[in-house]
Amino acid sequence: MATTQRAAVDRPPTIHDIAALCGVAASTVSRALSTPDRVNIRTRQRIEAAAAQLNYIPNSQAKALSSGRTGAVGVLVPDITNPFYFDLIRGTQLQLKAAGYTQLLVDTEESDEVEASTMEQLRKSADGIVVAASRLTDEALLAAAAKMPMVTVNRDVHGVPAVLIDTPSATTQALDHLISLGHTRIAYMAGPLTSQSSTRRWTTLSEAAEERGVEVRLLGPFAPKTQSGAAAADAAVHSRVTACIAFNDLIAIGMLQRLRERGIRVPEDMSIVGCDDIFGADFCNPPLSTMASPIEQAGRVAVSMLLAQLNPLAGGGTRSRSVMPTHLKVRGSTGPAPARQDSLT
Amino acid sequence: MATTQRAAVDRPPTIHDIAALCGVAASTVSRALSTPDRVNIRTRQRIEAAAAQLNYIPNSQAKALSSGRTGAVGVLVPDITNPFYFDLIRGTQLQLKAAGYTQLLVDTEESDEVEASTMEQLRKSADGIVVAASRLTDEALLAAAAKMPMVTVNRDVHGVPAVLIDTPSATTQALDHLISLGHTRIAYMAGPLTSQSSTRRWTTLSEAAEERGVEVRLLGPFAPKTQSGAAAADAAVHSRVTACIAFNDLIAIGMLQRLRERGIRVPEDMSIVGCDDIFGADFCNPPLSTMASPIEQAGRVAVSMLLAQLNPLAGGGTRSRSVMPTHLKVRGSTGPAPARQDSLT
DNA sequence: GGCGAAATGACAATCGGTTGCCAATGTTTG
DNA sequence: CAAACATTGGCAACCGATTGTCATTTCGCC
Repeated sequence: MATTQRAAVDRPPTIHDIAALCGVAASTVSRALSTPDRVNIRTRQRIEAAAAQLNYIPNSQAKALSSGRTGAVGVLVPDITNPFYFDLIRGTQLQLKAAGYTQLLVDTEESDEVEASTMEQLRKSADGIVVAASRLTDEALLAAAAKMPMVTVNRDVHGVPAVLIDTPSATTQALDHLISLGHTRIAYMAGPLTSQSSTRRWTTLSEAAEERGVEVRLLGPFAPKTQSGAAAADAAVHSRVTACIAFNDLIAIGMLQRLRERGIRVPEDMSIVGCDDIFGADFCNPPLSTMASPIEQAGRVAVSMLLAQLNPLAGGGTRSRSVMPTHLKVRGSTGPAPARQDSLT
Repeated sequence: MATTQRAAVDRPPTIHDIAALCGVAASTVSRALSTPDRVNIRTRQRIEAAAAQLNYIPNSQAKALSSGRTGAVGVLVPDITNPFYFDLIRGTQLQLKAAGYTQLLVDTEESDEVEASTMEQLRKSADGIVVAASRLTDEALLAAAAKMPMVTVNRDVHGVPAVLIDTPSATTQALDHLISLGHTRIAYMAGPLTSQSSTRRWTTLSEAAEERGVEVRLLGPFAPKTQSGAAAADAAVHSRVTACIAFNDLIAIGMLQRLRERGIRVPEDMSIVGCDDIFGADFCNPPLSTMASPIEQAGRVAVSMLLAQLNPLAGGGTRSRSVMPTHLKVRGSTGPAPARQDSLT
């Protein structure tokens, strides 16, 4: 069996090996494999058989170089260790694999410079990119989108296709939830200033608060890490609010830890609402009330939108904006407001 | 400013553009950029200036095709959503970026087939691979390692360079910890059968238990997910042990949740020890006693070993095996054994 | 001043495919 | 039966870099 091998040493087989084996030109092999219709079916079958026999695997570099298409899609996230992105990444990976694409995952380290240089780098090694929670300015993003197909996640820039997670509406749900529990002094623990999600959420929240006649303070900004939760918790305590809506679960979980250290009970003394329903939100102490979304699905949708851009075949107009629903998930970190002990300062 | 641009349309600049701009041959440009010593310093500076002016970025595909080196390294993990791999991935990414390499991250979905086909795929698009917790057989791994530079993480196959995490020694620490708390009936909640880590850990554990004259039962196997924790918890309760050492934190955390549901107190009624000290281990309820290791460092070391293999320049002999230390981190999920209520069945 | 060695730059082949173009073949139709 | 057409296969250029070879230049040295 094994000795049936041609003299083809150990080097991976190329289309030339197949061509030699079948007695046709290399270009015919190429066509047989990529444009099957343009080749006699018998020849094609011979070629396919030979390819299978040699265990042929096309060289993606060469393919990319000559055709211009790389068959790869870049996925940029600000921080791989942020659990929020796990499901997103998994979603993109699954959808890409299903379409025969390769995923190039890059952690941009929450840096706009790394993000920009990565995009430049990817310009020739990927057919398109999915950019989650970009730290770039609108202008920079728009310029980058002009150079290569792009879909953003959680970032709304006119002219750039995007998958948006509808946290604003869930934020309102969270606010109503807290109000119904008797809270009137509430804080929003903001995320990074460069995060559009955080800004949008705050806008929605302050408007909704005004309509409802309750006070919502803006505290922060805080880095989206559990470590920042300590500062956030202290700020919340200091500003004497009875409930907090955090930019994300990492901050919220960090707050839970800090409040526990300080002997402040959750939810008896302070209610906390997170956002994203990340891994850990269900088993922290107490379990975190949070705003949940179909993140993995967001990843899939982002990829679908990108691929539609890349292969604008049959389908009608390309959707340029997709909004994922979000809903409040009530767990143990929210409860009735404590009895009023002091007046507003 | 912007109009100073040459007629070079919008297409990314190539070495030919630089060559034309400088009035030299393309090959000279190539040499100037990759073998600076072999080119007149004045010419070189002119070329570098031109490259900077044109904002030249080498085409990695073309580079790979002609030189055979891709400048990329594949990193294969069984499950991206397993927090254990976060720090590992971050470690590899940092070290690779520092060395000017690109990371190709692939989730092999805990499947040996996906793993094998990914390796084949990567054979031409990466210079080497780091394989974490491989699901392949020793033979398959060895064969794959013969075809391309490889470093494994948490998998010891003779002839394949590896970074090993010394959980066995920490397992013994965990056992002593539990014994000192009065536990005599202990269970090991095993991971996947194909996981060598799990097997090694069990071997160490059962030997140590024998030496110490305590009983340690093998329960499982359980999938390394929190969802499996429920089954694991029930199995533990059924077998009437007072303490469990879980294959990893995911299972351990799942057990905590299930035990809480069933009204079994941790650590009063049952002690739980996890492994890996993943994100979440410090804020679950109760905080998990677990075995911690410098995972990010493991990632860096793996990459260093791989790069040493790729560029066997100055350095002496290539290290082929590196063991990362592990220690027990005692938190709230372990405590004194409950008073004996029944005899061994 | 002239010789040889070292330094340098240009040319061309090469990596492994894709693709435009043309020729050869086969088929249908007038 | 021939002409027009459709189908198929092969040649060769090309993608953007690397690299071996060789001619030329430069420089040092006797």
